[in-house]
Amino acid sequence: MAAQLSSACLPQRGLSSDNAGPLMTDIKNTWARKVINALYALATERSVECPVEDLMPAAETPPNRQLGDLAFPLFPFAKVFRSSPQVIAQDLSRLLDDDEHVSVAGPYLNIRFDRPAETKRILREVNTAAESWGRGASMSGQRIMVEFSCPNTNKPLHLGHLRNDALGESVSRILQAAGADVRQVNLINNRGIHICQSMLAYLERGKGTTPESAGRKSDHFVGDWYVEYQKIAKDDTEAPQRASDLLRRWEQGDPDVMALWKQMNEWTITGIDQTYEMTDIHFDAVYYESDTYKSGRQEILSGVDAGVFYRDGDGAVWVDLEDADLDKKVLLRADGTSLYITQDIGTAITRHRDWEFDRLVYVVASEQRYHFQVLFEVLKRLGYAWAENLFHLSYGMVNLPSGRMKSREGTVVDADDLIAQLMQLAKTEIESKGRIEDSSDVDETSRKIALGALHYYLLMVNPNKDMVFDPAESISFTGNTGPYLQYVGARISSMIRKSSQTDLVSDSELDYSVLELDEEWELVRLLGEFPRVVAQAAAEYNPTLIAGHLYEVAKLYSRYYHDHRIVTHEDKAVRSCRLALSKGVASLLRSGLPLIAVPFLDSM
RNA sequence: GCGCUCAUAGCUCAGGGGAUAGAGCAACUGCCUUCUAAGCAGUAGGUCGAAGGUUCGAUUCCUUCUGGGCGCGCCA
Repeated sequence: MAAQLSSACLPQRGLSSDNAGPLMTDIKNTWARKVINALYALATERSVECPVEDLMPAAETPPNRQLGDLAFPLFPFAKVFRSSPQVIAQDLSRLLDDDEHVSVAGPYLNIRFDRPAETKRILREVNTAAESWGRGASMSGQRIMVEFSCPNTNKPLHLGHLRNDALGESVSRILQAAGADVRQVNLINNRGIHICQSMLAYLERGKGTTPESAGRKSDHFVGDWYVEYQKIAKDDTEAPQRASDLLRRWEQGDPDVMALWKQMNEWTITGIDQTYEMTDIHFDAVYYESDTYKSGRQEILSGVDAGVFYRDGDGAVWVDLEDADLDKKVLLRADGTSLYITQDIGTAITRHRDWEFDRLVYVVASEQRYHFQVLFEVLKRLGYAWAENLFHLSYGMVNLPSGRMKSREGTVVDADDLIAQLMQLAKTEIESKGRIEDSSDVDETSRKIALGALHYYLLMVNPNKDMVFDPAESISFTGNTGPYLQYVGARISSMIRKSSQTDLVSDSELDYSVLELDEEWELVRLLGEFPRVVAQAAAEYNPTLIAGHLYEVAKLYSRYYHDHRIVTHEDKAVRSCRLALSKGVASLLRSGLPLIAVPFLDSM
């Protein structure tokens, strides 16, 4: 826990070996220090008291590169110095006495970096780090558990789960890239009335059939019986009672019911695991609610003893959270049976015993915000210090262009169907471009393109916002999409492969001063910024930042690639340096795309 | 009703206390004898939901309002 506190930025911090990365941050800090010192000098010169550091605004990037690479707005100092920001800028420029790098534009003091020197520094770093470019240590020493997916066992995954899975997998990878020790966990909701409903329908109408005999993916097979139950219950008012009976028999451990429950859960989980495999989602540990749902009970009872909870007349256990601006909540029924929150309390404590995390991130839809506020508060009142570091990564609903997904109207988009549809479209596209021969495995390439389309679309939107998922747009191969980013990566990779037949300057002798174009410098800057973007994305649990940065680089590179010769440039020094820059961009994509759960492709 | 959350181009979304607010899609127009055209470029499209406030400066922060979403079960 001390690790993140000690990482507070001191301007003079050098490049330590365990934190090689934020090159741009270093040079910015160096300049900020120079400007601060100049401001102090100016204060002395004018005999005024000025708390420079307090007033100093964050350095920013000028709107265009002609102005420079770094800008210091001087408005805040006008009052203390009793002169206009314009005049202050002029004075600072004089004091800094560095016309090569410093310029004044109205109220801004602008800094121009030494391009060849920075280019050399950054491209060396990037190309040394290669596909691990951007990885840092901003979260090193942190043990972070990430819970996500958490499917029910009565039906297959749908589009909403895919957003959850993409967020959970991506955030986990980002935290890992920031140096954290990450454990990805799932919680299978395998008990309760929903699974009993599937069981009931199966018992009454499908006994003896199996996914194999029905020729159906096993989770869909179970889901079919859940749908069938809805049909039964529609005109049989006693169906809910029969489902409840099944649940009671399950709780009593009736061997027949248990056997069926195990069988149907196995079918569902096997099917869902296949979906995880298709979507490159993985877990380090899987918890089952049937194992954990009773474990919260003891904790709650000890909370009663400790006086943090109380019993009502019926014997149910309550917590009064009104002093924390929350309500009174029941934690345990009078008959001692568990509620949703009972189970979550037990699960959290069990997990911390299993693996002592510093933080636990729950990736769960925003509709459960209140639930998590209560859960966190309850755990705090039970005296668990780690409860201060629980975080609900809440995400908004996924809607369709036609409106909300509604199970009653059958508009829920099934995960497997969607993936199959995307894969088919990708395959058609590969065929129509005549690129079958370039792909060693067309089906696998199609799958990766489908994943690129899906995950990028889901992650380019800020997690906390509701979003509209347009299947047609997501699989589009033009515009701001996953396949576009993959395509840029594949094109560079192809070029790099071909460059082996080209006469080049050896890496150690590269002189980057031949990279004179503004686009080249801009690309280098963006490459240099990536470690900071990763660190920020980790700190905010926000993959959108990575998606945006990668797209910006890819788009800029595409234009550069279109407008200028790279490995076919006639000048050996130029083509060598441009290739090194291109390799840097490839490294960025190779490192960055997996952070948003988009596979990098060498060819497509 | 109370609470949380969102509101930026026709549509889908980025951005974010500072110098002319950005992409993609859709529309129109150019560019393949050239490193993968799954591409690149151009045109057009915005009082950043409204009103106050804080500030040298607000689209960004605060308050209120309006509109959408979600929540307010001894359901999960």
